[in-house]
Amino acid sequence: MSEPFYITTAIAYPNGKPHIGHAYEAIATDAIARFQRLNGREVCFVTGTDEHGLKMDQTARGLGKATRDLADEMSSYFKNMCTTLDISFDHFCRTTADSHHIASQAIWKRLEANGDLYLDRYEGWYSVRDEAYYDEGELTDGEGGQKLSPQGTPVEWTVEESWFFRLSKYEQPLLEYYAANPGFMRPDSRKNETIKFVEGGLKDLSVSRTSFDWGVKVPGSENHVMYVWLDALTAYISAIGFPDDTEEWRKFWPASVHIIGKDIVRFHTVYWPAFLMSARLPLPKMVFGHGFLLSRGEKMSKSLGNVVDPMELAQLFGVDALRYFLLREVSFGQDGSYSPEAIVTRVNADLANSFGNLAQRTLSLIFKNCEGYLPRIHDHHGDDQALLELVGNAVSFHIPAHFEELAMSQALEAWMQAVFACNAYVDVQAPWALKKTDPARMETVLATLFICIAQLAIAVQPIIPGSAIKLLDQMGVPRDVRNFGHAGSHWYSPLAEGGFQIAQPIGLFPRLELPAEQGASA
RNA sequence: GGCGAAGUAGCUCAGCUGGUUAGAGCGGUGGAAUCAUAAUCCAUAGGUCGGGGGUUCAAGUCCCUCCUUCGCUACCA
Repeated sequence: MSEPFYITTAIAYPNGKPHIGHAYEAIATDAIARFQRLNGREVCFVTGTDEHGLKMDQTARGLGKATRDLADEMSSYFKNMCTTLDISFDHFCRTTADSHHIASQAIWKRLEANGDLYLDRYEGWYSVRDEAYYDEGELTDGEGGQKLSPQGTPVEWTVEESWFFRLSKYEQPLLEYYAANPGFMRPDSRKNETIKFVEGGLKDLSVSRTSFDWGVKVPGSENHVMYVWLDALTAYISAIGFPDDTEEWRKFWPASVHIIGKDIVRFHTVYWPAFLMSARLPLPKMVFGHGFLLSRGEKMSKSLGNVVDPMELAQLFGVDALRYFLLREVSFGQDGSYSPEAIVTRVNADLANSFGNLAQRTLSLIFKNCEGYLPRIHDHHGDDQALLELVGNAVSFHIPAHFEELAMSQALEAWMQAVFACNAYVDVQAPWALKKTDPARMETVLATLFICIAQLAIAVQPIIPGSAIKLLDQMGVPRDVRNFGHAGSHWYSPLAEGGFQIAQPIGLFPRLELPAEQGASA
């Protein structure tokens, strides 16, 4: 019986085209989803776009477009990015979908039925230009006694009618939930921040707006639209059928993990659980806040001009190279640094030189010396056993254990250790020399390597699915053993005895070169 | 200001609940090999583990303090 596994990325706000951070999150989440599938779990993977809110409306207006058209266009960029990057989502949700509006209104009614919504006035110093409220203390005095926001824009005392959510009521329940579920928030640093924040006291939350209408209408108050976060978070349940009692809903909620950026941890660890408690729905099992990608150690920003287009990187270096780099180089949960040099160095060292070359040299030897037929295993040498054991342990024990902990970089480190062991084995055994001195021994060595390489390819599928599958195809490894449960089973002999023959091997991990012109124009 | 994270070899980083000569990858250096994507393998490079103090038989690993960087939060009436 496989336990269902429901994983989501954050639902991206498509106010601009996707940047490397969106790609990173999607890739990391995809790797986890793929791992769980290969580990025998029934997986549901949801990603999508959160398209409501004032900013979308304003952006559209600025471009002279209908908001809906802009949302369609921007959302498509995100979906295309996922397709390009081999993101294996099951649902790409859009908050503008009718079904999502229905779900949002349904959860609203649940909050209301629970007595957690009330109509009040939201008042404060409001900057029309910033579209934001400020505290008295944040303001400065401008000319003629005009109050100014921290951004230097004029503010006015504004009163707006708003629905409020009794967040304060959930202060204790949340703290109790955190205490009872230590694994709910990860990494720990984010957990501490959240707990401190809640302990500091929660104020009721304004959950509707009347100043614009690009959103989900509040049931019974048609001049209000729902607060974007209430609407956006609901996407995690509307995507799998809520409020209908669908099979998917029953199977997959509560989510196993929400993968999000560290900047939106609070929305997922405070507001979202509170909404769910109020709605009498189970809470997600884990919220993981990953770090940011820095460009050469610096924050990416439009003004610095160092914003990276993930599609360009994928085009330049290859999808799998990009995926491998991000998951190997960045410790999941921490910030990471990116640069073209780092990608080239890492990918060449690990994928091209170590693993790619290992596969290529082994398959070439089999192709040339065995006419492409898989060599027989004659007798087991101690060295063979040792290598098989080492690789076997990595593939069926260490690597999955790290994946399970969402420690992709460590999973890959363990993977590389096994790759190194294979290369060392090749050099010691020197099958090219055995060809004349002891052909039977050569066959055993090549067979041993073939088995190990196949297992390594199986284990790395979550990270670099495209090339791993191509390699496994070249090697004729049966589909039903391409997972963590069966990688170590005895599939080799049947494959060899079945007369499988490899073709001239094709290199799958080309060496990368640094693009010649980098940042030439200022 | 409060809370928290980080500061380890040239570079990027591992080092769990304290315990033999502080680890890996990349780079550098010296060998070996030539099957393979000029890829691989072996050996090596002598870092006061940010500074100082303390606890302990023993601290990178605990406590205090200071410095630097970063995050969250508060305040600047």
